[in-house]
Amino acid sequence: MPAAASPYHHGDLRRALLDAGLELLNEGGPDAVTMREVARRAGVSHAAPYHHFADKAALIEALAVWGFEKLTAALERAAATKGLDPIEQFRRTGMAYARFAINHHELFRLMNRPEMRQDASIAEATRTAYAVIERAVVRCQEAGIIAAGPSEPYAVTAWAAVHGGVILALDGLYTGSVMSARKTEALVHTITEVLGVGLMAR
Amino acid sequence: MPAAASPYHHGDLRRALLDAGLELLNEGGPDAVTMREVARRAGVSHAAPYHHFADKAALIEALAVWGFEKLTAALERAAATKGLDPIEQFRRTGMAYARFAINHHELFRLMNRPEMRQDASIAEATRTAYAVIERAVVRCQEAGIIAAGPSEPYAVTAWAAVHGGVILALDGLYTGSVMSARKTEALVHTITEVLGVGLMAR
DNA sequence: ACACCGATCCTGACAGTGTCAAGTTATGGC
DNA sequence: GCCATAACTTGACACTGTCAGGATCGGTGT
Repeated sequence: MPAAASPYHHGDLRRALLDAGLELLNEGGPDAVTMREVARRAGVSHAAPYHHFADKAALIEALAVWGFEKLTAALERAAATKGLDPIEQFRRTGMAYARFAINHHELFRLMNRPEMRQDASIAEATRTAYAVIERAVVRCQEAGIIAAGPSEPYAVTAWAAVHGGVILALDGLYTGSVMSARKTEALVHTITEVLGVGLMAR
Repeated sequence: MPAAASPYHHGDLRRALLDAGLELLNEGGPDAVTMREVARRAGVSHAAPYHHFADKAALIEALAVWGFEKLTAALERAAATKGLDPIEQFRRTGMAYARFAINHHELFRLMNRPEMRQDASIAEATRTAYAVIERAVVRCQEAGIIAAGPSEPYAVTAWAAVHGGVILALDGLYTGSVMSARKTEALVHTITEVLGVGLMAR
């Protein structure tokens, strides 16, 4: 068994480093997650992390991958709620997206960094997340609620609006300071409402 | 007169530092703009910048302020084009927003950082920018193109959609890698079209 | 004309960072 | 039980932001 008390071989350093990284991220933003502090919190020497992550970037990428997995799971859970008309299901998916961003604010911002696009698994996870949105649009089209034709324009617009709304709120662009979780949720709710009404075929 | 050849007193160091900062930002992203390198490019010692900026953060804030001024100017220019139906004017404003983000990619990202919200002039500039959008919505409402009532929900949704679209494209979330200027513009064009049709009162 | 004062700039230093190279120690497979 | 190898440590280097203490210049008052 992996003994946790061993002073030399940690047992599961990789996990411990990621945990510490996430902790630091939530405490003090991305600049606070530093290779040496992460090591310190895990109780190892300052160079130990390099046996598990090639880079500081690699550590951060691993955090982002983890985040995308959680996001995708949350989206799929929301999109799968049965017994609702498609447009409501669509809106719930959007709200799940927003809620994830709210509850994992710093991580969400990290995931969206352009330098994260390198990693293949991240790109894959992003595509998966988008696919969930697009599927929700297609369902609406099949039900005749949204105009037929290519689903992409509607899906991107919806994604952009929700994503943008969350960012405007959480980065403080809208009100001048970081918006509270409740207000952010209300804002995105409004956005999905306007979108829902606006996109419906007349 | 301010002699530019003086080896000691620079003449307009502040401007030179900002120029260097912008250069570095465009060359290598935000991490590349470093206090010492900025000083190096301006041809002064590594501590000289501290006579013009209290902080590294202050330097970056100054860059963001400059960016917001340019943004607001561009938006107002677009919103003021006469002889167009209000909805077209509305879309042009959105496109101007997108074009600014495309042409000043790194700066745009900098401006949106949450830590920028501290600065009062930045908050002011953000409000001004949003006001331009809202005014465009009101004009559409007055023309009976968008349903009457509070303009805010429509304005935020539009802002969010355009802002989000630009970010999805420029940060590479949509296609897996940073999107080209032309494609980004096309994407936002699509978004404004969907929005334009969607928001029109039936 | 001249002294002087404040703004501007420089040098040197400190703590902290990412990262590599070279040793040390424990663990799993034979 | 041995030993290759993975996990970890120590020490170093170059770089960063930032401060303290001097050096130098430009304009102001007399």
